[in-house]
Amino acid sequence: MTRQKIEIKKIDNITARQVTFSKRRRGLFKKARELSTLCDAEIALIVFSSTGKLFDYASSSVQQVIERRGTLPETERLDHPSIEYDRDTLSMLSKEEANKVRELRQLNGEELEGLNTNELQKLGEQLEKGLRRVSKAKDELMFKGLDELKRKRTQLMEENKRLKQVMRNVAQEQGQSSESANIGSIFDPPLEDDSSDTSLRLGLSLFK
Amino acid sequence: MTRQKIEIKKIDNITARQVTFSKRRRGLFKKARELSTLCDAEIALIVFSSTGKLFDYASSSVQQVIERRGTLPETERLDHPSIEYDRDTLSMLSKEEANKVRELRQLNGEELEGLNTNELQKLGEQLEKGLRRVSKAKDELMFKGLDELKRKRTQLMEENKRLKQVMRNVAQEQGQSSESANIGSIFDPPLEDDSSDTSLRLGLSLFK
DNA sequence: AGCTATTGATAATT
DNA sequence: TAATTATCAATAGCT
Repeated sequence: MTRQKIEIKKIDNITARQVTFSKRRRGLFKKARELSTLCDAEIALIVFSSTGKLFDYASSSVQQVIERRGTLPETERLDHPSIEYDRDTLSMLSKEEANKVRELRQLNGEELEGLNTNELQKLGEQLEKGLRRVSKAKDELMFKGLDELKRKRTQLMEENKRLKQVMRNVAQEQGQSSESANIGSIFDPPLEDDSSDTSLRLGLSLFK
Repeated sequence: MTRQKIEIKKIDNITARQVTFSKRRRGLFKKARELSTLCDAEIALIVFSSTGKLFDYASSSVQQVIERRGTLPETERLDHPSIEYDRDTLSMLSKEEANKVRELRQLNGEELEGLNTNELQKLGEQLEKGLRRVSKAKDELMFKGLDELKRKRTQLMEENKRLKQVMRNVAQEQGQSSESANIGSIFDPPLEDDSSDTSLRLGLSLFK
């Protein structure tokens, strides 16, 4: 489609494939958004990359579109969508946020007079609120990940300690063996302490 | 997108809207097919026209894609905001962000007429950009913290390994001592493996 | 990641 | 509707 026309077949080179995936995925999602906006269509788009990563978009919500599709018996839909609750606050938030940004963009030109000052202010407030919520939700996700790592580290430190204790026992019990020098060298470089977490915590607090 | 550039907002004229819907729908589905073929992606696309008519496409089957999505933990179902690059400093970012929010607030009432549409749109764009930058800066901070933790964990695991090796040597060397049972019990509960990081990485990648 | 030369998509028109 | 075509948008190949 550009510098040179390409054939529509699987791209062999992995790097090239990933690059193309990124570019075209963005393009596809943009087109979906545009179609939804321009023509008042309800759209859901689900994409799994070849590496298994999920990307999705929906003009309303993916779940809603799926359900709507499921309610069409007259057509060829013979499958039943698994109904689940989408209490994914974060996705709602970012979607809400995206909507606000879109609204803001559309303030261009002739649409200005259509909005009174009140609506405009509300828009600003909503955006601000959305921003805070997205930040918060993101933090929570991050912290979940951090907690996982921390737990694992604690686990390791405990096992480490146990190992060392046992070794001390062994060393003591058997007196000076050929291994004792080795053991000493292991105890020498004490593990750096926990203080590094502080900077992380401080950094995060910037965003509240 | 041609003879004349159009604004992305709902097309009022019904006929024009339907024509555009047909054209763009075809284009969208084509893009979806191409992405799937070129990049080996699994895709489902569901579109309801404003008149309620259903159009769908899936590289495999809609149901299959929906189910695959359903098997993911909700944290992996978030929308992926496309984040652009920017290497501003953190302090500058939050300051800039704050300014944008303040500006937005000031759009209230009497200040409206002072802003032309161009300025208004620019404001929206800036806010959006600021949002992305804050997100990115925050991520970088988070990752720095994560890297620190990971490094520490690696350190621990290595020391742990060394300890175990030494203990095996000792145990082997001295044969069955009274401690050997103890040592065995330590080896028994193997440390949980690294797989948990996967979910962490996935979760974080959502914001990148 | 950015940059352009090209191809591709499509708005207006017939 | 369907086809045409003048423009705008997307993106393949490079760096």
